[in-house]
Amino acid sequence: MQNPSETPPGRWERLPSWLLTQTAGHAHRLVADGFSSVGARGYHYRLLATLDDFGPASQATLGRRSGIHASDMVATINELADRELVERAPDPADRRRNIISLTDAGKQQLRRLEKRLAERQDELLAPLSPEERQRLTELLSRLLDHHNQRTGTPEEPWS
Amino acid sequence: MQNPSETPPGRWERLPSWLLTQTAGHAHRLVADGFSSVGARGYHYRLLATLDDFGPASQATLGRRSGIHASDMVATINELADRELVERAPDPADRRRNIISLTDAGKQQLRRLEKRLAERQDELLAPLSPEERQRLTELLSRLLDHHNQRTGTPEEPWS
DNA sequence: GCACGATCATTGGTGGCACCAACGATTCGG
DNA sequence: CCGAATCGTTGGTGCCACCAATGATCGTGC
Repeated sequence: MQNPSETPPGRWERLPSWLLTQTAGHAHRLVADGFSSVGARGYHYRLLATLDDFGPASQATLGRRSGIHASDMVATINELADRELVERAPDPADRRRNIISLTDAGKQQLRRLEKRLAERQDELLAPLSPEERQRLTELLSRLLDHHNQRTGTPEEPWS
Repeated sequence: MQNPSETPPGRWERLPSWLLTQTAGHAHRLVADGFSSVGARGYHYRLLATLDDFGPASQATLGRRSGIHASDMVATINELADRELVERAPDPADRRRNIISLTDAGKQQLRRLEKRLAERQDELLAPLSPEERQRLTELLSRLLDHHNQRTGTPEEPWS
């Protein structure tokens, strides 16, 4: 947010939504810096982690599992495939699909990202005691679950 | 985040940074929807509120007070001035400056935005008890203060 | 009194994330 | 077998937060 050398508390400064978006901004900056130190960004991590968790899959499936939109998935895979962290192969059983899989270099990269990520969690929560960290994550989880339920994220209700 | 009908907890799903950015996403969506229902967005509210709090000022000053970057300030003021919510007049005492001031229509709009904003805070915190809301905002404030201190926001240290 | 450095408004970019609409190709279901 | 659904892809949108550069104007130090 730049350099507000003249910041007596704007009237919005203590609103929950502001506190949330601002701390999230710091969190995002911390994590993104960690990722970018190895030439990656959030989508890359999410895709690599999803592949590692569930194994090779089509782009559409990966999109559903990782929460990355199909149209963003294309670019993400392109970027990872260019660096050979991921492999894109046609599915012989369904010619509409590509099967994406993790390469060894991709697994290595994932481990690097995981390490950076963990470090940054600690930086993020630095001013809080272990009990406070616990309470914060619990409260945030409750909020998130509530709003995820309300807003889509149907978790296969109709299947 | 679209419609992840196939979302068994990604390994990152309980990380503090994830909880934070996701809940912030919901918070932002809620507030932005409220704002857009009267044709505004976050920058508009912040600018109007800053003008209301401190009175007319130059664009540079407004930028410092509201945390909006100078280059974004131009567009924001253009948009508000087009709708006559704000007035841009040359400063006779310094021809580099424009003096921006709130019109009556602008004040009205601000009141509308404030109302929407308050409603959305409540929606955002719906699943939490009053005490829990209190604890959450306290924890977030601590986090935010810590990181604001670390990252710029010098609050006029050298003057 | 004047040159130099700072400040101001403005333009035109960048990046990350999350979306949407539309398309051709392919597959599936009735 | 035909229409509906799915898949990958392209090329947009919006919001927020930045950066660099430019021409005008101001203020200060000498």
